[in-house]
Amino acid sequence: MMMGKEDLGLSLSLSFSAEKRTTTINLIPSTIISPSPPPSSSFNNNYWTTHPPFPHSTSDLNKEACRLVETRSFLKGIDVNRMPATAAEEEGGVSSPNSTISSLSGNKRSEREGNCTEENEMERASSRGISDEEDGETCRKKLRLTKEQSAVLEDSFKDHHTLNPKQKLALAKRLGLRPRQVEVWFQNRRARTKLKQTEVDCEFLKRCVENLTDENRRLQKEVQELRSLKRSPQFYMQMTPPTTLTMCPSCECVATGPTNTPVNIPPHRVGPPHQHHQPMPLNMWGPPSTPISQGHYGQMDTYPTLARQK
DNA sequence: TAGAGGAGCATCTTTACTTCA
DNA sequence: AATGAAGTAAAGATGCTCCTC
Repeated sequence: MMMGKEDLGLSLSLSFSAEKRTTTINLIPSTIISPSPPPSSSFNNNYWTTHPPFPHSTSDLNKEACRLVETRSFLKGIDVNRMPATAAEEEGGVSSPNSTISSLSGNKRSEREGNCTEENEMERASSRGISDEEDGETCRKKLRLTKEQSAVLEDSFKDHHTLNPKQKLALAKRLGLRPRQVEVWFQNRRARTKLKQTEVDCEFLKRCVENLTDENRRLQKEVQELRSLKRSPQFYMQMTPPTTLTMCPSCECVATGPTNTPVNIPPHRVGPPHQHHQPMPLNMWGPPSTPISQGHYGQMDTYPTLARQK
């Protein structure tokens, strides 16, 4: 299943305002990049519907899988996402029915997770999974979330990238999952988002490098031309001024032509003429022919594009 | 005020599962 | 139909920071 960058709709900034701490991984200056979702003018409540953070391709990919899982579960008479009451009761004190041995013994965090809290109660109440027979020490069954569960989690993720304990509990209860599963899902989801962001950032920086390389090449060429013209004074007189706008890095006056005559000199700069430095191009990020802002960044919020190339 | 411990998160890794050639 | 490679996602392990006591 092909999934190009154009299909992506990844959110660029991760601002977890609901948390005590704020995590921002937006590496791009806000003046260049407009984070997704777009500004209010184009953003409405349906934005995520029309620009799903994770295009349905992944869901489609898993559609058949979900169907198969559900079919198998039905055939087995057991929903893989539901733990029989007895099994759930037996699970108390164990962090996860799927845990490996190492996670069960002597682990401080496991102890922490095992604390008798409201959450733990919820875990016991909503735990699902497998029978003791299946839940052997050598077998860590991985239970795929159903399409519906994933959709709800995605919806929730659109609202907030982190969950407070209450939200986690509510979501777990609603989905019939353990709070730990919800927590893990959000962790993984954040990781995927960040990975996607990194990919896009990388792409963006590559473009910058390309633009700067081109610009450098162009300027070198211009310098060469100017040097050769300088060597032939007759030519020099007939020379048409270069089209490049230049700016004195010292006083930031815009200059045109080979004489670096400043134009648009601000009033406060009127005074004795000063020596202008080497001019520099105004556009450091290359020509506008390479749109990298909204068009590029506003469309990525999906799983990594590691999908198999068909 | 220093330090221990808990909580939450990021990150990396492992592993079960799926798809496809 | 069987199989192995590759991809995906759930879950485990670990380290870090912040906060509270």
